[in-house]
Amino acid sequence: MSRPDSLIADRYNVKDTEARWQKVWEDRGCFIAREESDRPKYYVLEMFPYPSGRIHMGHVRNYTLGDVVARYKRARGHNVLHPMGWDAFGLPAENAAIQHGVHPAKWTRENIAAMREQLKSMGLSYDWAREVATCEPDYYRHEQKMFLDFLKAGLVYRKESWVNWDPVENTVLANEQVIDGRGWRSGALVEKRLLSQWFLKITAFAQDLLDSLKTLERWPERVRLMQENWIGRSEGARLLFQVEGRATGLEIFTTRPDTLYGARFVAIAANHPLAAELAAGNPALAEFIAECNRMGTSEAAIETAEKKGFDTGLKAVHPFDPSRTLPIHVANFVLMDYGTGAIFGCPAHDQRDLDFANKYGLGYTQVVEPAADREAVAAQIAAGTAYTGDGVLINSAFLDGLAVEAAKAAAIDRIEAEGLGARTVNFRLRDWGVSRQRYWGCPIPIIHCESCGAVPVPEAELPVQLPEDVRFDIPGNPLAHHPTWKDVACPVCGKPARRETDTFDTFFESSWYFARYTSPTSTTIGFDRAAADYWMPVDQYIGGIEHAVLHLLYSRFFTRALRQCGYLNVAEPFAGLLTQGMICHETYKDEAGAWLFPTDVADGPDGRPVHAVTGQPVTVGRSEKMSKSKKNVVDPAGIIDGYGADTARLFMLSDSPPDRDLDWTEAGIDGAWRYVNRLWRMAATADLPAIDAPMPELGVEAAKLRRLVHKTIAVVGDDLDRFQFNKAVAHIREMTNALAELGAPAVDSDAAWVLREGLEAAARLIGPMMPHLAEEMWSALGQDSLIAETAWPEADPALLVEDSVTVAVQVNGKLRATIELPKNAEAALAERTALDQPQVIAALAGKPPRKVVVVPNRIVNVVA
RNA sequence: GGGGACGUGGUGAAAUGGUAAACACUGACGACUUAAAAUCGUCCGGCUUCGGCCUUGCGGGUUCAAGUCCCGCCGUCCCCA
Repeated sequence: MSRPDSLIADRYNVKDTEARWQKVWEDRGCFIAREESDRPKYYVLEMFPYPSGRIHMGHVRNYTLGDVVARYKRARGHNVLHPMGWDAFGLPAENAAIQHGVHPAKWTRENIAAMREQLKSMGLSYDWAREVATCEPDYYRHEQKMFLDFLKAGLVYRKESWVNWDPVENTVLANEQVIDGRGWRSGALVEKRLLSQWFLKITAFAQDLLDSLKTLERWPERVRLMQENWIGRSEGARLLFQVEGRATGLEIFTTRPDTLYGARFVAIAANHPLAAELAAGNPALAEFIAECNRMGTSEAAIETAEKKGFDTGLKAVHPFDPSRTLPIHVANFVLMDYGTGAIFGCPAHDQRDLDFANKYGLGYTQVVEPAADREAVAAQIAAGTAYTGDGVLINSAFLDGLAVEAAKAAAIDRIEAEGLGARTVNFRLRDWGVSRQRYWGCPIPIIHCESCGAVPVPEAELPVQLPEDVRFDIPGNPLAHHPTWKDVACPVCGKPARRETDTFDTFFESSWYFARYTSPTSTTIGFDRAAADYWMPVDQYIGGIEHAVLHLLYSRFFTRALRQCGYLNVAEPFAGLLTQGMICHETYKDEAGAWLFPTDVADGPDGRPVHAVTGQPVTVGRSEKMSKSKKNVVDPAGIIDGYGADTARLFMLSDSPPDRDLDWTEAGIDGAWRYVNRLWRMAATADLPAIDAPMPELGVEAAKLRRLVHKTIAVVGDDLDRFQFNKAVAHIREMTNALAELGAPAVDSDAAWVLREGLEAAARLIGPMMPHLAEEMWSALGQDSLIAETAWPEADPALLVEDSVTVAVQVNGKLRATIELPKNAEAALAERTALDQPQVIAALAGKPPRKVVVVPNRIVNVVA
């Protein structure tokens, strides 16, 4: 049986509608950004994706958030820049080449094309004319120039360095890419190797990067805190210990110079030059050092490993008391990169030192004593727990009686006075090693010459292009075994020389792409200076919390380095930052314990989940971040195909605040879909007065509803200003629920007039969130303009103030009644009305109130 | 081990120190339908003698008033180790 036409027309044709409006926006160039404008600029940016080939739910959330901001700011009269591009270098392209024989360039470009189409189906308001792909020479040539300029400015150096080597990926990993001693992607146990590496001097800006965090008021507090911890500023001293029987002393770094008299040993890193020297004549020590090198270099790996040491037999002389000597150990918990690679151990007041001293029988001396619980603290140390709290110095000669902070100052004063060392600020932050032994990255523009050393590629010869004819069937870096590419003449002496075959860390590209968007076709310095000055900084940056430290810190550094080299005029690239939460989903396993996709799971006959095909029982695990490995993923393409982009966008925005994790549920997407249809039906089927019909005399109900419409306009604006999208959705739903209760009023009634005003407001308010539906509603309401080009609605201030308010009446803080009072009623009237309430009289039981607190327009609290 | 965030119905969540649970999801019941879907309507924190009483992880405190502020626990998550 065929359905009547009215029922068919009852459904929103999402596919046709969304495609149609996308074409209208594109044809009209609604989202093209221009520099010349008398409106205030607003640069909104989402973290650009790696072109894996398909978008995932995290992208959908990220780009929906950005698009709401972009469309909202446009409607609010800003000149908006909202670009998109591709973080196109990286390992997956090479892995694809190795596994499937497809060239990384081809693989990447095809993925970009596929993902671009998927993003376009979301109806995002990007200026696609500004699209960039970092793997293209017209992009990466500029960062080669930047690198050479940084080199000239002294911000780049090359050094032999111990690195984390991932034996599976055949590459160097940054410390932060090593998690629990394993490569972040491969999961392979990381080894240490010594390699020549290029470094960017991020530490030159350490203090400024730290201090300027205070100015980033629109960043989440926790991201600032994480960066602060990462930079890790500590104040202390460097001082020289003499070593018995040797001419050269040993320089150590300490943050606790006050505890010098508690020193029981000196420990040096396995990579310390002294250790290497001693190991030459000591096979057992050499073996110990080799063992240390098998550990990762990360601090976490070192901390979790058992504390081990090797007594060198050498003795250090105590700098304040030459009659005392301290054994020098090589220890696996001392880092060569931190401070000087040597420490003194004060077991009583440092847990690591105490563990070490107890293990090797080195003893301890307590030198800090708290004001209270003296015996307890002494006993605690004896039992193996160091005391790190405040107190007064004991057993410490000239420091005795001083508090810890005063003692630190006094100790450093004496160290400086005696020429033993100096006050030092130390940072945990280390310079950024940018060399990667990889093909699919930006070539480092350097030529190695036997006579001239590392020589910059002359600027006229930039870009150094990646050769396309490379082989991936040999392990290691394809650039290194390319037959001819690396053979060049030295630019200085002309003799045969060799190109640098390492490429940049891919964080290099993402450290300046935001500037490239301001003028993506500029052929000069990577961007047009005037355009960058106009658009920068990014007003609102949106992305995942996982980039809280690395990408964001590198970008902050890079921008400073660019400024120092005269490229642009800002220090901070991102004035505002919003970090979105993860998308989570339930996990499913079959009886054998194998992960199942949500699409593999169906409801069984008894309502329990079963495998959709085999009917086997399925166990449902807790909701976790969507990941391919656990198969708890939902493909956005299928959702957009079935429900449309607006439904997916609405689901992303409603229910949870943007920075919180979001649970993807079928029920949730169905609920969003129902609301999309409901809104559409309301606009498409309403019988309304003409657009320009004058407002009739409004009855009480219609006037009340009209006030709600205007209040909603005001509050949704506030919600969006604060990125409280879930509340904006709730407030719009409240309004449309009230409009729906009108049913189908007569076309010439006051209710129908308010309904038109309300539906027009609804279309405009949902514009940033559900742009296709908004246009469709707007058009169904008889408008021939575009929501995308329509200003944000204005609430009539006169309608925002109520003439009467509901005031709560409490007795001893418990609610007893509510009363209606004129707005701003006098306290005396409020008090009198409250005391007249029967429930209040009953609660007082005849006794006079002791006190009455009146908060105007809010509450009356009667204290009995 | 250090630092931080969070803890509210069956679920996601609201609540400038001032009426806790807005807005949804799930569920139940009803209307329409031959039936189902869709849609619409009603109910949905707990207890209740139907007057009310209790309820924001636990225990204290500040306040006329605490989910919100302070202190101490417990738990979860994140970062650093």
